[in-house]
Amino acid sequence: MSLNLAEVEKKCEEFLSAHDLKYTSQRRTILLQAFESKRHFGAEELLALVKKRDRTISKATLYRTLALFTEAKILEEHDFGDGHKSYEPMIGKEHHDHLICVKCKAIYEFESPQIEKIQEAEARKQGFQIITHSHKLFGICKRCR
Amino acid sequence: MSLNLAEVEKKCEEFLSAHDLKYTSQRRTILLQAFESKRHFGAEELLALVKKRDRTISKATLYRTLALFTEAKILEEHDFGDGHKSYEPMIGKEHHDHLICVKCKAIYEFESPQIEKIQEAEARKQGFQIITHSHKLFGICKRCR
DNA sequence: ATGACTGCAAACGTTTTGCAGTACA
DNA sequence: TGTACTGCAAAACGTTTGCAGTCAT
Repeated sequence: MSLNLAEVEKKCEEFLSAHDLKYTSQRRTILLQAFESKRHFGAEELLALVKKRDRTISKATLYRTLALFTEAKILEEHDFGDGHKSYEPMIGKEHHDHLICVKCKAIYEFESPQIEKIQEAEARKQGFQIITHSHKLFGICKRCR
Repeated sequence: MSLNLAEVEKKCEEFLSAHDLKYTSQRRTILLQAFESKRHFGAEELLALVKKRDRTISKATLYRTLALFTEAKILEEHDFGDGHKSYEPMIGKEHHDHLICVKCKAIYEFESPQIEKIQEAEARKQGFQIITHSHKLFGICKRCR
């Protein structure tokens, strides 16, 4: 993920100061590691990487920070059915949905304005106002077939 | 859920005997309670109801039975983001997706052959073979707006 | 008879929390 | 300076497992 990390930090600092929260060294370390990691990662996986940069960062802080960044929409939280939550850096990314390979666990992305339009109509049909949605396709990817 | 319980039992017995498994009194109690409960329920919630019929049924058996029935496609397992799995009786029901009200937690259903067709095309585009999918819309329902 | 099934209690893996001390704005 | 933040350890949560005994076929 080669994205302008300066911009990522700026976005994060903006959110924090707007909410009277602090940009601590732990939050910075976690933020940078998250945006340099692979696209999707779990908490323990990220913790291991973060600890290489700063071995004093605790599990508690990591989990608290993931929750905070999710609320800030810096990260997005997913459940790919692995028994733990997955996170995805979202700054500079558009909304998309996922294909999950049940064999190799690889995550692919797809995006369909057409589907979004239909699901919006389905919701409206029932007087339902969509806030978010989650659309996942589980199956076998190209490389595993 | 007023469905022919005799038919439900028959389906279940068929699956069990086809796999050399046994139709125990515990499995029967759980099956019947599942199909008489509300459409979507969690394990602990079902356990409480099941215990009213047979107080000796254990948590372990309940969880093992839910897993078994899910494999048999008697039940379907969902994650509505409540921190626990939800189950839905599927005998005599067609596939459908869900709308979840984030306020009152009510579950509504929708179904769109059109969406299924597009998602199939999106998957094919990436050489991906879909096995199952999960499509959930989170928002505010008619009654909560 | 025999293998599947059960209840019990303990273990599990992930995530959350209370607390006393630390550090950012 | 003061409140947000931290690490630690313990707890919490839903779920799973090992085991010794029981039951359906």
